[in-house]
Amino acid sequence: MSKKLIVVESPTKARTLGRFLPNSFQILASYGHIRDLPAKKLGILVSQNFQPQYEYLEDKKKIIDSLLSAAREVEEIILATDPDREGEAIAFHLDYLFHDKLKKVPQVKRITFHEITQEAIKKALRHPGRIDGNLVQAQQARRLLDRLVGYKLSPLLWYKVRRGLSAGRVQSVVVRLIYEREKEIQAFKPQEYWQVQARFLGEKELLDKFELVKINAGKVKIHSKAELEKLLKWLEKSSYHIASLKRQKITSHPAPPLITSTLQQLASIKYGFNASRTMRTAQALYEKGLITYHRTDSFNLAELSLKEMRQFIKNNYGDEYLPPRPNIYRRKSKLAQEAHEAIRPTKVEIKPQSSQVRSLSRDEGKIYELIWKRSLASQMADWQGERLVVEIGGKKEGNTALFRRRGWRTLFSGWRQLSVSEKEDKELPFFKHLKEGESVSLKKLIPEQKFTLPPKRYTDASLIKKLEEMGIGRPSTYAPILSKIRERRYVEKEEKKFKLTNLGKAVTEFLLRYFPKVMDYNFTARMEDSLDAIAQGEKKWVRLIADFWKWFEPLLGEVKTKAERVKIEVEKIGEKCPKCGGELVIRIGKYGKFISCSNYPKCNYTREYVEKTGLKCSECGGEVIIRRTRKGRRYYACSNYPKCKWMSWRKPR
DNA sequence: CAGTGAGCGAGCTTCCGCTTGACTT
Repeated sequence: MSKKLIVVESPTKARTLGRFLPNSFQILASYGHIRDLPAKKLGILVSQNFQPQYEYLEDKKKIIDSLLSAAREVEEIILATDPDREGEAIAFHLDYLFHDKLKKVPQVKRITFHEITQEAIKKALRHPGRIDGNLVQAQQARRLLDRLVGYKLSPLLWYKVRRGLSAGRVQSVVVRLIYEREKEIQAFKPQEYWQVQARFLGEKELLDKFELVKINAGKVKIHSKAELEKLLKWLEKSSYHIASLKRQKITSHPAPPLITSTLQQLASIKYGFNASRTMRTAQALYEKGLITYHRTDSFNLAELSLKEMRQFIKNNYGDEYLPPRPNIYRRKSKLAQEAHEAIRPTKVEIKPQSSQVRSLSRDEGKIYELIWKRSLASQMADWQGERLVVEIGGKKEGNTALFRRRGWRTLFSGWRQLSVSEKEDKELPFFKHLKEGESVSLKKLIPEQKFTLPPKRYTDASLIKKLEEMGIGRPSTYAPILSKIRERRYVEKEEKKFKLTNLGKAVTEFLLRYFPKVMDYNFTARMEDSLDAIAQGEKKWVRLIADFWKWFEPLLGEVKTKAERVKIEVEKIGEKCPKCGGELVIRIGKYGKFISCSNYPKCNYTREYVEKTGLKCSECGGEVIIRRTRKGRRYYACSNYPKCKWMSWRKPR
């Protein structure tokens, strides 16, 4: 009997495949890429048509060995990596490996499938194909472009700003977003305005919380207390009636099932989880076989799973909760590579309240519940309700005013039965007895002073949302990118929000000034268009790289010779230097903030920057201070370090 | 659970995207 070897990326995918295939198939995982550009050097022979110098990855040695020894025992190798750009490239390098290292190479075939079911796999095995060279070239173009940008710009930063810094197609643009937001916040000037609410009494009902929306048929603009008082004078004396009463039937569709980006957003908003914590938790659920793959940008649900969900909905909620056909969701962007399904429970019968889920960790239970609810809700019937808009008009000596309140109520709960919306929304009053034209009496006017608010700093949720909209980064990189920009000290987190540091400001302004094309928000989008053309066979990968290099390389040289060294702004702490009497300032180093003299390098006084907590160390009675890890995470330690080694992640009591 | 703090000073730092284990404070 001839044995066959199948190679996929992940061990979990291998295990799943194993369930559908006879023992004559051996299934192994490559654990992602096995061959890549070298880490320690550029690895691109620019003068030889940008020829890449790939190497086997050091940390994949053991896996490569096991792939090779398995390959020696079989007559056929089947590459079943994901059906997307990166998956195709992994297949290509696996093929290369076997031809490179084996004396006798078995036949190598390539298969792809979009869902792991017996049928899909059998079908794929019946129709094996070849590695798509164009798709591999598109991946190579992406890889080399990123390498050139990253490994050429970073050293320039070492030279012009500080050693150890980095720049890249993705990370630099992410920092730019935070930079631009910071600028908007700096430029913002709050405007005073007043809102007026009113309470009326109708014939049968108290009509509360009506908001003033129009004055003399125009927008409400009250910018001072004086204006307000003038207005209140006649509002108080006006006569009021129900000006309009509109009832309307409305429906709402369920949201699509979760994908990496939306899971990260939802967990951040609902539970305050950062992207890494969410992914770590999802990974655990995935390995326990409870959910499908968690790094995906596809809304697809496997056909079999749709059937199970529909049965479950019918059995547990009733026929009226089941739409006539399954709900289908499509991505707006064409960037999605659709290699996987949406994130869903593998078995819909395992409810969040089940004992199996309750035995999980707290985090796992929470993430599972989000995934379970959103998947199932996505396949339920529309919510149906009724909307009411009530307007109350007032009149006094030629002046008119209009107050408004909206209400809604549920007629049929539909998918909202399982709603995991970001905010709990409550039904609003429906004022059943009102009639149009009915006169009402004013009980009270409640003015409130307000100020316009500056734009909000990004959170994990809002930043990931933005990146996805812009098509920057991939499901597997959202979380690592957010960690990286903190690790580099370009940004810091304050109350779960991203705040730009002076270092981030200096680097971003440098890059914006000299490399605006790379910092352009459309740089990635344009690259993706070119990659599509390469994948379609309409463009050669060398063309893309050469076109880029043509303007990038001379610019690099010019900036290196002409640009001045960048000065990083510092923050004064209002204290004099004990050595030279100069101003003491806060600077940002590799390990975070430290205090130094503004006369550096003439005066080299430095001191640690510590945040005090006012607490005493339980071991030696010293002071407890807040330090930060390399990655910017806070932890508590004793100020007597290294004499006292006490430290803790959590705030001591 | 997250992936830490110093000492010399010479050599090193860096990208994005695909995948999981390292092994203790």
